[in-house]
Amino acid sequence: MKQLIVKMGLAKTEIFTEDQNQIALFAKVFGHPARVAILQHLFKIDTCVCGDLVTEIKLAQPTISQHLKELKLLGLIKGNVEGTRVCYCIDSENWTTMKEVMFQFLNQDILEKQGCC
Amino acid sequence: MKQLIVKMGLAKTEIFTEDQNQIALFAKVFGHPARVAILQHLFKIDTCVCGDLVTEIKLAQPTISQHLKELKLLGLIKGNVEGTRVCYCIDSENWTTMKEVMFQFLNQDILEKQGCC
DNA sequence: ATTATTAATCGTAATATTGCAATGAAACAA
DNA sequence: TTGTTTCATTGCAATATTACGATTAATAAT
Repeated sequence: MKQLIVKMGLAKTEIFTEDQNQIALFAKVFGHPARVAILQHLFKIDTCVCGDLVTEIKLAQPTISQHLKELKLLGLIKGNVEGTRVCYCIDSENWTTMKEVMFQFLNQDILEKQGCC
Repeated sequence: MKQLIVKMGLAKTEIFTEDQNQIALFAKVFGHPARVAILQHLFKIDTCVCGDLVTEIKLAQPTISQHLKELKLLGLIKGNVEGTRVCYCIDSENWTTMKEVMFQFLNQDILEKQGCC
């Protein structure tokens, strides 16, 4: 009667390649419409966003703050303290790096299939 | 004493645009390394994959089956029954559509910022 | 008919994510 | 100092995700 310790509800990252985990990490952060909306707003606005996000997106301030934290953790955005305000903007260098990783994944060529499909 | 019914642990998709929800849906499915690995394998192999996936990826058969289901639900892969086996392959048409949506999001131009960042 | 193979489904447990009220911290304004 | 603004953090509840054992369903092989 073996005692098996199995982690569940948790991605087994150790059985995948660095590349696969990297892609999944980036994709995961885009996997919520609020974070997509935040990033789109940061791109749209000509300057850094200082607090507009809570009025722009109809979510409570702690919720927005949490999403910003995740984007910052991945390095996709930067935050600058300006008095009582914090200004956020895209980290262009890291965004480009992320883009290269995602493009390589999404742009895989579809070979001619033989048979079933 | 107001009775507030608040949904939690659930994305409030209704406050976002179709586009934002669409991007998030696609990204979400790539947000797990197993699904990334499955897709990469489907691209790599010259023909349809019939059951190799469980030996290729070190996860239990029901787990792989579940991931395949999600990929199929989004239309990114197709499954053909072949006797006792099921052959999977990329749905190239839908993959291209997805790519266009994701590219438009990822390829946003970074404007020159004034000031803080 | 019986058995083997393959993959889907069900049930369940562990963990993660989402969201917000309440609170805290830091800078500014009076 | 005392308030005000702005954002982060904490704590918690609801829901989602991940994983797998057990089972089922369908076909193939004997």
